[in-house]
Amino acid sequence: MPELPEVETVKRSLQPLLEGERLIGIDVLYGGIIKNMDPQDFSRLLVDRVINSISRRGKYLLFDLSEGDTLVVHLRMTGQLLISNQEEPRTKHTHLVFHLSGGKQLRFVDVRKFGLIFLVRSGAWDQAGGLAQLGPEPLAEDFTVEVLLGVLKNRKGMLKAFLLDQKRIAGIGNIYADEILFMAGLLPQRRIETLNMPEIEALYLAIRTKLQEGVEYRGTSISDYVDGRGEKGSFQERLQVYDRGGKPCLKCGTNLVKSVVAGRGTVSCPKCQR
DNA sequence: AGTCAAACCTGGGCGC
DNA sequence: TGCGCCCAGGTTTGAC
Repeated sequence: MPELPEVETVKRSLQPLLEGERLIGIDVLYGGIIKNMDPQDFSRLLVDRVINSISRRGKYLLFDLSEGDTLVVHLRMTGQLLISNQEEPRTKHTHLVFHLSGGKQLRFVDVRKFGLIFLVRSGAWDQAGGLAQLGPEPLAEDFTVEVLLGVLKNRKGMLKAFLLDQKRIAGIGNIYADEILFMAGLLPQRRIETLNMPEIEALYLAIRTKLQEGVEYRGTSISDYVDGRGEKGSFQERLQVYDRGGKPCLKCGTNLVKSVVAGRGTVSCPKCQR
């Protein structure tokens, strides 16, 4: 389940291997992943382009290409971008293969076929799914308590739904939402409009801390997630609540409660979170 | 504006 | 061992 820390880790693992590489051919094995054009146009447009740089916005990866286009990739739940040698056999669920000038390949693998790929003119982000509507980048330097206060203003509803809404804050998914709420001592179903200033400050600190930790430990490898070299992260070893429903809270020993909030499996501590 | 459910897709875990 | 069933999850879409 790639969220901000996982996508950031994929980006960092791909950068040294891909920046400056030229795309010399593309095999489309499953065209459904390409969302804004047909596979023939996609392949034709990409051939001979150079990958100038790779960046991240929320859970989206942006490959800035020569001649002013950007390849936008969203991994959704099970998508993987992997660097492989030509001779390595293709694993099942390999949907796209980019042949690189250096001799290696970039492969897009996705068991559930939920991943999204767009090829757009750089800057035309409105043509790349939800990319143009993303809220602020929570690990950016300019994401301050005031910015959080601004996006919370006049909003109502459950705190977890807010954290998961990419239009409010970019990059938080189900795992980090639960971890953030536990650290902040706030219940997932807590209503935004009832938060006081110290609680908003705690929420701010938890957002920054948990996402930073996630990046530091190179992401959470619960099911499929690996970086561009196929390496797992280790944040799953540090999870406090996610996937621990019914087990004792690591702070107070109370059994953690599993529920559904905002349509998502959710775990929280009834004693530590209010 | 918020809330909820359905849809997309497949593999893993469960009970029998 | 094998079958059927349900669940997980990010995001969009549509209904209320």
